[in-house]
Amino acid sequence: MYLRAISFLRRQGQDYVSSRDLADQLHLKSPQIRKDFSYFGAFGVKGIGYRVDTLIGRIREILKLSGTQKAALIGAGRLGKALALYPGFGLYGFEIVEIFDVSPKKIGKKIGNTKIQSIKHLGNLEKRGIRLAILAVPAEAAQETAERLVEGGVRGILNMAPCYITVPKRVRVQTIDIAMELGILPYYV
Amino acid sequence: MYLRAISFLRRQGQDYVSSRDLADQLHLKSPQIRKDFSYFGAFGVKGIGYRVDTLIGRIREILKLSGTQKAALIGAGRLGKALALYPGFGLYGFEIVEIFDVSPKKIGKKIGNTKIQSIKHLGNLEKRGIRLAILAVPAEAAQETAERLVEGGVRGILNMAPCYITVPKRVRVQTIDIAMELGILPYYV
DNA sequence: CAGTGCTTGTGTTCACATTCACAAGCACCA
DNA sequence: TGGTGCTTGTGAATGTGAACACAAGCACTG
Repeated sequence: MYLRAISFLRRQGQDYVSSRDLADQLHLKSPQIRKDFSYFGAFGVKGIGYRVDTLIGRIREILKLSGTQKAALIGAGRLGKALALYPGFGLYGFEIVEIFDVSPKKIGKKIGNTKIQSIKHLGNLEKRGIRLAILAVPAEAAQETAERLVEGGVRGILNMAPCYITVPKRVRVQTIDIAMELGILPYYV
Repeated sequence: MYLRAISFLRRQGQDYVSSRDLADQLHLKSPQIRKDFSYFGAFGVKGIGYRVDTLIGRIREILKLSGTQKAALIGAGRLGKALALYPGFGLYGFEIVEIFDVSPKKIGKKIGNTKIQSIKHLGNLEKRGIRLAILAVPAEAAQETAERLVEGGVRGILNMAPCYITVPKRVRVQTIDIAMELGILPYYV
């Protein structure tokens, strides 16, 4: 969250930012931000604020986002296609290098510059330098596909299906349930 | 989250569920679940568990998800199209009844059964019974579009753009930043 | 109908994150 | 060079949510 906000400031040409400014923008209190940044290792300047470049570098370092991260996309449906061509991954240095699907009709076709492969070729992702996967398959297929990803050596899964998936402890899953997020809104409205 | 998990159990024909079973499935501790359900108003049966139908009804009631909720979709790009046809909204009773876009090339065309309208016709959403909007426009346009939605009487916005948007207090925003969720993974991997 | 096994509901404890408050420090200015 | 204004970094106070432990209660069995 900080990385996104501060990258935005850099694009606007800002060199320094104070905890107060960031707090206002992110709807947080300023001591919260100073505490967090102090955990990162202190590098603010009293009277001035934090240097934007330093912050971005440090946060990327902590999140292990330095350099480019290769990712695989599983599922070339409507959502998968949208994700394959989504420009927002660039900010974090992600690149979708392989796309998989079950449907014979889709296999062999291209999305952007990437050819859709059969899901049978999921093995050995690790040896191809891929540790992350985006799972954009129907909920019914999510668990099974996740297991094949784990076999293939994937260490992190971004699950777009509206269900929990169970994986070994060494694998991290982050689930985005779009409908659920929408479902939160009526309560407050 | 509970609603999703318990709806799944109902589809499987399960009548009762214990806090322990739910805890295992959701990777939570059982007292957590009992505490939450007790806040909803106690209706479990000792020795048996909670009645699935009762739970679903009560949670839907609390979240104000009873009946059907109309929603507007703004942005008919790749992501917008995927969302318009996304089947997952049904579980929560959502229905996307109107779609808007700026591009003259898209206006007039249909996604599914819904015609794409010009973004100029955003006003009066409230009078058409629409209180929720899904914002699937580029980050640069998100703030401006959100303001027009608020003018149109929208009370809740699901923001798919990777940025914060500022709205009056009476309006609730829920942001999904897909790339950011992916950005969390390398830290743990 | 007493005993057993399982489950709820909740008072208490515990851990942790947020917020407050303030000393310390930098920059700018007269 | 001393004064002013702003900002950081952090110990202490506060608030909050999760975990524990256990009494109470239901169902089934012999």
